[in-house]
Order: sequence, then structure tokens, then C-alpha cells
Amino acid sequence: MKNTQDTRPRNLGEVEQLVMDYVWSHGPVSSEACREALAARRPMKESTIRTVLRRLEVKGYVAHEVSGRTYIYRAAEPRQNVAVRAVKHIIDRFCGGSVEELVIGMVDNAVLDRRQLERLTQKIAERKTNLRKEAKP
Amino acid sequence: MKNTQDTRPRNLGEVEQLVMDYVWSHGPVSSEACREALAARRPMKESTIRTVLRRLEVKGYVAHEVSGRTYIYRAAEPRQNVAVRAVKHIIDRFCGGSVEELVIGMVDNAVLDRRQLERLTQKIAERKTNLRKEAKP
DNA sequence: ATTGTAGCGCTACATTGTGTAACAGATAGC
DNA sequence: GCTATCTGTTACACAATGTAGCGCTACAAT
Repeated sequence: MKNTQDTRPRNLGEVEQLVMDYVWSHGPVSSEACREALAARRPMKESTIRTVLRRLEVKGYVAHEVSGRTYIYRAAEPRQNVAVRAVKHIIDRFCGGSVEELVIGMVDNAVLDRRQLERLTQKIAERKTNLRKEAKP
Repeated sequence: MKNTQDTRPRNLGEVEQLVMDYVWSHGPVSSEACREALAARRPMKESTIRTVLRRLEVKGYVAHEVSGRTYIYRAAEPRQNVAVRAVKHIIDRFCGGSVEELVIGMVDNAVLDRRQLERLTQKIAERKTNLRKEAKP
């Protein structure tokens, strides 16, 4: 079957990112609502925001449903999923798939500090338990 | 001081990525050597590969030294550092800086399986010890 | 010294992605 | 039917990227 999602996780442009952030934060929105909300940070004409949203839909970031004659856009995926996919992509490209190496690198580069590491280790431990339970090989 | 590195971690294009992969894998190379090495996968004229390398240098991915009248390009940073920066960027953009959430997401999305988690936990433990020793406030 | 040649800088051009937006067609309420 | 809203379509400018030609310079061979 053909991938709906483009294999190439295109990066979002500045405005696209802005819009996505809003859609992710606040639930489903109309283009107008979105425009008004972002007006302070980024004034846009009506057509502009709509174009952006339509493009985001093509890219698979949002989906819309029709309410009356208005399009209501909602995020197609939660923020986190996108983040994970992006990271996965990076891992494949740069680390030959080795997650450990990446995390080690993050530790060495002080992206992860000791406090974070501790909480992380703990959370991972929890998840490990869960995984063990669900035992899904 | 002013950042040499552009704050915006531009994505590499297809060819740029290809070239970087080669430079990262094999050490320092001349443009010609690089061109020949990639010729099978991607035939390029001499000027083309040189333009790519020059742009990569502007972006800070490679640096060159002069050997005779030939430019020898080497990676400015190891692959891993770039990966880490990229991930850091993603974390900032999508996760509000929370690394834990991201990793949890990776676990949930089966990007990380149990085996990896175990090795990861272990490696992290080692690093934690190191960090403790070096105690760098 | 003259000339060939390898390698570099500069410039160019087509394609694509993104930001921005106008204009036209449809539709619901007055 | 008229008007205010929405949407679909189309356009255009600007930057990034892939691709490459041209000309200049320095070293090598004759």
C-alpha cells in the first residue's frame, strides 16, 4: 500500500509552525479564530491563514471537518507523535538507527542534565515494567 | 560574541546530506575524491560537488584546509553532535523542552524497544557516574 | 618561457517550498 | 434577490537547493 504520509518529513516553515503550535495547544479551530489568535504575533490576511492551513492539511499535519460552511481544523496527530517521528528520522539519518548513541551524545552535550537523567531513568523503568506486562513481541 | 553557527539549523538537501554522509564516514576528502566516491549513486560535475561543499562550509557543516592547491574538506562536527542539536531543536519546538516526554513518546511509539531501553538505561547509569565525578556546576 | 591542466572563485539558472494575498464562486441569513 | 461569509483557485515574490559554465591562477612538463 502507498504511504499516505510522505516519507520525507518536511519541515514546517515559520508560519506553519506557529499555526501548528496554536492548533496543538487549543483544540479545533476555524481559520478565522486561528487568524485572530495569532494576529498579535503575526498579522495575516484571511486568505493567507487559510492557505497555510490547507497546506498543512496536504502535509498531513491537520485535518478538517465541515461545520455548517466553515472548516474546522484539528491536529491530525498530537505534537508528541510528530516529535517522535522527527527524532526517529534523525536517528535513522545520523546515527544509523542507534538510539543509545544519540542519548549518550545528548548527555555529553549537556542537553540532558543529571536531574533530567534521573527522572528519565525512573520513567523508563516504569515503562519497562509496562512493556513487560503487555509482552508484545 | 556572535554565533558562527546560524541559530536556525537549516536542513540539508538531498545531495548535501549525501555529501555529508560521505565526509562523516570517510575522513577528510578533496572535492574530486568525494565526487568520484559518490559518482555511482549520484553523478555530478566537478563544479557541482564543489558548490555543494562550499555551501556546506557556509552552513558550518564542514571546514577546509589547503593542501597544495587543493581544498581538503573535513566535517566541522561529528555526526552525533549535529544529531543532538537537531534533536534538541525538536525538543524545544515540540516538547517545550521536556526530554522525558519525548523519550516516553519514543517508547510508546516503539521507536525504542525493550532491549534498547535496557542498554540505554545501563549506559545512562555509567554516564551518570561520570557526571557525578566530574561534578561540573 | 610557453603552454597545458588541475583546481578554485564567481555567476547563473531552473525548480521547489513558503509566505502572502487577490479574485471568483457558493451559500446562508435578511 | 442582496449581502456578508466561506471556500477554491490562482498568482507572485523570495529563498534554498541542485546543477553547471567560465575564467583565473599556480604548478608541471616541454
